[in-house]
Amino acid sequence: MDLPKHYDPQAVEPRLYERWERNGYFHEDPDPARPPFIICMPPPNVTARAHLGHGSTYLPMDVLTRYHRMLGENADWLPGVDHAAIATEAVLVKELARQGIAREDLGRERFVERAWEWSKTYGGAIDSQFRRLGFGADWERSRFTMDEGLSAAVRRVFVQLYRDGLIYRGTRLINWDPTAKSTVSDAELEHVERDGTLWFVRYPASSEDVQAGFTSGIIVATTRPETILGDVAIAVHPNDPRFASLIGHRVFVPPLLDRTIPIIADDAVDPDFGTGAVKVTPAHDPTDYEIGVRHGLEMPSVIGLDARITGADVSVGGFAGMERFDARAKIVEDLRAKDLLVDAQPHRHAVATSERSGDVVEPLLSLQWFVKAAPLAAPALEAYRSGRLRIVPERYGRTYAQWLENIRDWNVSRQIWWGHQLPVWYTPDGTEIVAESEAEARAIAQREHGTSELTRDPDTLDTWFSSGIWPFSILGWPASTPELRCWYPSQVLLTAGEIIFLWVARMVMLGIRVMGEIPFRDVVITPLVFDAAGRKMSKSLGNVIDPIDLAEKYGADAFRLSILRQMRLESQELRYQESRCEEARNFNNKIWNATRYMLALPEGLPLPMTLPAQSALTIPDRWILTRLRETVVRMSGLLEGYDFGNAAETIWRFVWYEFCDWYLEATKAESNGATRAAVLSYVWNAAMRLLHPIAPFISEEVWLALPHDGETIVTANWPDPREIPVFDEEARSFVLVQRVVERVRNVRAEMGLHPRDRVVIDVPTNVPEAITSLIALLAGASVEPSARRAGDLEDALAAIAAQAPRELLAGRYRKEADRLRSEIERGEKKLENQAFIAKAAPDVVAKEREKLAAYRDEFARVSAALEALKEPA
RNA sequence: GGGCGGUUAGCUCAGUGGGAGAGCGCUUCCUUGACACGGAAGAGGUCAUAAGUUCAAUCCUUAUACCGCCCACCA
Repeated sequence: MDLPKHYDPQAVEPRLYERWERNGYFHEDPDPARPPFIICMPPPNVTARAHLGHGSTYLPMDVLTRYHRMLGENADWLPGVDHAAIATEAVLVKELARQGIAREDLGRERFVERAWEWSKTYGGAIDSQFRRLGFGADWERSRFTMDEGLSAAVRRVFVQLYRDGLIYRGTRLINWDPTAKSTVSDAELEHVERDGTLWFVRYPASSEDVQAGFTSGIIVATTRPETILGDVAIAVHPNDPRFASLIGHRVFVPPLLDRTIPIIADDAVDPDFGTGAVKVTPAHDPTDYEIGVRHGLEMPSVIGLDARITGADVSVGGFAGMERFDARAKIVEDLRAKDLLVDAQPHRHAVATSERSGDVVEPLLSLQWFVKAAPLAAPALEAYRSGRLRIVPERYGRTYAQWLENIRDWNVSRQIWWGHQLPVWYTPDGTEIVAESEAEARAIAQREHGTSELTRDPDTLDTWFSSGIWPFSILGWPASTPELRCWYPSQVLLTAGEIIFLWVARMVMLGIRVMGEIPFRDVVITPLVFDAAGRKMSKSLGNVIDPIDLAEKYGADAFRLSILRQMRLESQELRYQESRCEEARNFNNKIWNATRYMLALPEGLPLPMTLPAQSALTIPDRWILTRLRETVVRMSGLLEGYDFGNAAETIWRFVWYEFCDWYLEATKAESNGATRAAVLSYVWNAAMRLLHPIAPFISEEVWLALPHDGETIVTANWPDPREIPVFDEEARSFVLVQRVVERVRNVRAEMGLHPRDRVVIDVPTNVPEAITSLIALLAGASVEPSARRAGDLEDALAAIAAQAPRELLAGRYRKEADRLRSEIERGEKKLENQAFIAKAAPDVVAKEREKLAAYRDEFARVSAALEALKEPA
């Protein structure tokens, strides 16, 4: 066997992945005979590239799927891609702009054609990146949210919800993104803290009120003076004594002063903010809109879809046509000129911006389509409260619940072209007809309205509408496919916390509504990835790390280990350090070299299925087998509990610090020759299977290089702990041996001895030969039976009479004795404390006594050793 | 403004009501029959601060400070 000294992931990983995929190891068909384990991959945007965040959310999906596949379950990871309406359209519009073409010049049909072309050419690039990272998704089943089947499912759900009265069209205040030229839903807003100004504006009293004695007018504070043009009232709190007498009076709207508005009372006003009086602009502010509805006020729009001032509903003087922020400046200027600006204070406040474009969102009135949220939210909330839907970590459940409790209707129509066009048609008189196809719409129009002249609604659906039905649409719904019957609902959804509302809650709502059942049992929220300094990764900061680069540099396995080992169940962030990749690469190299060593053993490795007769097993054999079994049990528990960090850490420690550092070294003794090959083969094979979900490539490469049964580790069985023998007593002995060996090494290091210098250890006579020789091997020492003492290993620990200078050893023993003395004092003080004896749990007291006894024992041994040093050699 | 999380070794983070841990980094030694992408030994911490509960607090409670996340219609 002539393996290179360094493991080379670049030579291994692409080759293995190609083989896995070619042989269909990731592909599954529904099999009702086995328990299903299905994960629906959150479809990445068609525009997306792999980033570190995929490490923390997608990697665990791969780990779980691989683990459950090895358990023999009907496991499948269902991938796909999202058409990402606004994001994709933005990319295309930008590209067209570079060629000097506007979207409208191209026309809808050609634009959509281009979008398809684009998504086929550049889209889905992330799939090959995912493959490079070793993601074992069932690519044959990959779906696209715009493909034919999914589009049909979208239309079916829309029509169904409409007919059930859960989708309606209406004029409501919506969020308008002037850059994207489309509405965005509440969940897609980002409130950004910005420094602004709070302007105090005087609204002069109306002429008749001046005659009536009310002359001062009223002062209000605003951050958005441009909306003054659309004011229809001034609101004050009903219980505010300052304004009680003013209610019902009228004031002029500045700066034009060409109309008057009433002063009204409304509970929504906070008397402590600003002047306690607020201007009401129902067409451009959510709170004002509600006040407007309550008081039956007019709702004139003054800002149009182009983000410019419009005078369509109300006179706006010379401001008509001005851009909104220019208008703001001009109005402030005018107010000042007319002496209506009382004050201007710096003011930090949250501004609603569009998550996608970053532009300041303009609330405005518009005729749009909405999903009625309350009836859908109630069962989704109930599913969580009853415990049928479990959210991990638990605290995110409260976030989920809170959102559903305060949910508002969901605006689903978008004014862009790339996406699912609404299945809505209008007759010439404007009657809406909702149907799954144009033919169906025509039939309805003909039958019910006697017309065949229809115009289709140009709007498209919010991207999250199609992703909201993802868990069943990809299984073939509405057809009753075997996939749908076996694989819905799925077992677990893993996702980032930022889309609990956008995606998770909506899948639950739509899943319950359409399928009658929640789409998944567990929701696992994974941490966000930041740089080592805790900053978000961003291009402008220049701290973005590309996982593909890491995979090229260190290997995909190393990247996976670097992320997984850092994951903590309760943590909401993961501070990533590239040095973790280096560590992991070293770990892989360690595995590689341990394998090289085993394969070079003269006796050769047997197949791993059977162990030697128990009587033949050495103490190290028994220890490593015991540890293997404990590791299997622990790994399984951690993976079931979604604790990926500790799972990765567990196998890491087992492989490196137990198997390589101790067991492998222990097998270098001649006396182990009889059993070691069999035990090595057995344990290493199992260790590779435990490692496989986490580091699939190296585990496969090693597994294939070792004697093995089967064609791939991908479908090999997860080790069964019941088949692994346990030897608790010998395992404990080995731990003692480790302690003795460490003690000897320590003394040796302090003496500055060269490894080739042997030291003599004086071991009590009744320690078995098997153990003394083991100590001799691992400590690089000669072991001599003590003529003076009988005793056990514990005694040996305290009596390492090495060839050390007496002063050095004596110093060491004194230090040890000091430590023990303080421990003994602490214990004695505790046990003398009557309150402790009386009130502490009995087992705690007992344990404390045991500890004290042990310390006294050890103290005696150390003292004896110290005494012995004084005797002549 | 409301809710939530964090504060433990230089860095990134585990952890537990009763003896402070890991990895990296650092210091020293070592090419010993796989591995220097390695092995061995070691230094390094008033567990953010204050009060409280308890026989006992790094751990539980409360408050404070700082960092972060989410939500939100104080214009």
